[in-house]
Amino acid sequence: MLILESPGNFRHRGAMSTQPRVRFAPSPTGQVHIGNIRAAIFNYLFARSQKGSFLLRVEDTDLERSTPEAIDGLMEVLEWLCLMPDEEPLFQSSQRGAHLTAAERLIADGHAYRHARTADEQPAVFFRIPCDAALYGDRLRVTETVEMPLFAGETLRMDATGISYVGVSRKGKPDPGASCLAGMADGVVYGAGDAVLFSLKDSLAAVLAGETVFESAEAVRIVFTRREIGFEDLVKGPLAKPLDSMKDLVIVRGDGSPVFHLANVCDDMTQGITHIIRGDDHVENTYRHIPLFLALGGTVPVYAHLPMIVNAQGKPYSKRDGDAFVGDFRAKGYLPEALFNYLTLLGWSPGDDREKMNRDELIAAFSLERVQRSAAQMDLQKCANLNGKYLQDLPDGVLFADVRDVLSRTEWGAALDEERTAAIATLMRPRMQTYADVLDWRYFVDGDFERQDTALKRGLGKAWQREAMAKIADALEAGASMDAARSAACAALELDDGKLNQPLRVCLTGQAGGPDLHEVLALLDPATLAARIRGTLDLLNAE
RNA sequence: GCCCCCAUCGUCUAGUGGCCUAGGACUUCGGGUUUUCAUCCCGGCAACAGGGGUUCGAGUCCCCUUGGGGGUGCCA
Repeated sequence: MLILESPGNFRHRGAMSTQPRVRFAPSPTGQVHIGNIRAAIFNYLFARSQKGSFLLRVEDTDLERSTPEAIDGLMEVLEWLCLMPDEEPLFQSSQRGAHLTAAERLIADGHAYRHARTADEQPAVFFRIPCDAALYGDRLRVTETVEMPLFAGETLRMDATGISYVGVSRKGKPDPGASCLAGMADGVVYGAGDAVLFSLKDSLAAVLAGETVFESAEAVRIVFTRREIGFEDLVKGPLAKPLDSMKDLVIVRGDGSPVFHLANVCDDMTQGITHIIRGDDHVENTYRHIPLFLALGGTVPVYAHLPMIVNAQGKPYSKRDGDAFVGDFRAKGYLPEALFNYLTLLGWSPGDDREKMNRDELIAAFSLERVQRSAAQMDLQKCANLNGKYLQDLPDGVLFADVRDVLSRTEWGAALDEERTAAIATLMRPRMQTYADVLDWRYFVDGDFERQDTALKRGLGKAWQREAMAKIADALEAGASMDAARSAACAALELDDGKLNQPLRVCLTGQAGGPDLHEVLALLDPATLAARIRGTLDLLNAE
């Protein structure tokens, strides 16, 4: 009888081998950007939806710009949005030794070489895009035979570092170009009269070894088989790029410091990353990183490139753009779950009409296949609107505490007691979008609130409106109730009930809108009403 | 210049050849309830970039043009 492993064990092993590992890899230079954090969110959502791990790597190798403050800011933001990584973060700066070892190994394996482009430069380490098709497997595809005309009299050079040439542009002008050796590995150079000047195919080994250098100004054309490197992007579908449009790249600088490409790939290998989900400004890098993974003996991860988030002008966010830092949203009174939700909706949708979705719903609905291919623009109004919906659903206790917190930072609201805060917040909640709205609530506290020009114009622009307000103030001062005072004024001026509500609102709140006036009145100190009306009228008279 | 990518209302999006006289959301406008204001409810305006194909049939597939973005760094 066949004895199977215990089902538990078996399942566990299966899960281990397919468990995705993703990472968020920001460089901590300055504040965390909305675009960056969106990448983190999508990584997180993917990890959770696939029962995988969400890791953090701090790419802090730019010691000039990477500051401890920036790292703190990063962690704060991740915590605020509940995006904490599942394992200890890896600091890239700690991996320098590993990076350099990897570079040495690449050199030893013939995948990299030391080279100085000019005499006064320190030699750097260049990664050689591999020529050997076998290394790429099905990632390399032959597309066509290219016959490239060369500009007469210009020099063509082939050496261990690649090929430089001057082609002919569509307009017949000289068009300088360069390619890695892999791009034209079977190239044949022809001179005048179809004479073969050089065959790279036949001499490739010698050229790679640096034993042969071909240089000529007599070359007329070069013929080679175009090969392109491709991969299946989970968002964008099949993507490919011709090797002859690529050049060998520096992986260790002349000063001995590892370059992003090397560090990034090495770290992905040491962290065991299976899926790389990042902004689509990285697609070009992918064509170079794949050969690097291959040359390093690593497993090439699966890629998914997210579209960019652009600013109100439709341009990619730059460091200069305001409105783009995650910390600002926190300061402006956004709820983390609302911002999180809104950001998932930028470049992604669940496929149905749902918009307000909690984290579990988002995890359940998320898939990279549904990510948009084109850039998305942030709509602050829609974001605020969604935040408002989250505010409506907040338990009273949480809302009140948050409101008190905002109030505590104002000079006028710090002393407001709990009961009154709760009453005001309850009244105001349905119209709230962000906690920044609380800053407009001063009229509940004292008379030093801001009077909006448009409101003054609308509510008190006419003479009869001001006249009526003066009458109400008179009556109030004579001891009448607000109801009585207003009724009397309406009667005296032969106005319909309610005609005076708007002017009154403006006098008492400085705003044209707000909750039901009676409810506002109920929260105001009756003793100060007349004074507020007088104050507003005086303000108008003074102008 | 060369290489790569992208393209539905102002914005975020649904749409994977017939269910599309293109749906939802935000914004905006109008209406209803309302002694005012707002929440709310109802309704309107508003898009397949342009041109060619393929097909009985195209927003959906192909090509070109235009526009936008990215890359082409000893930046990340």
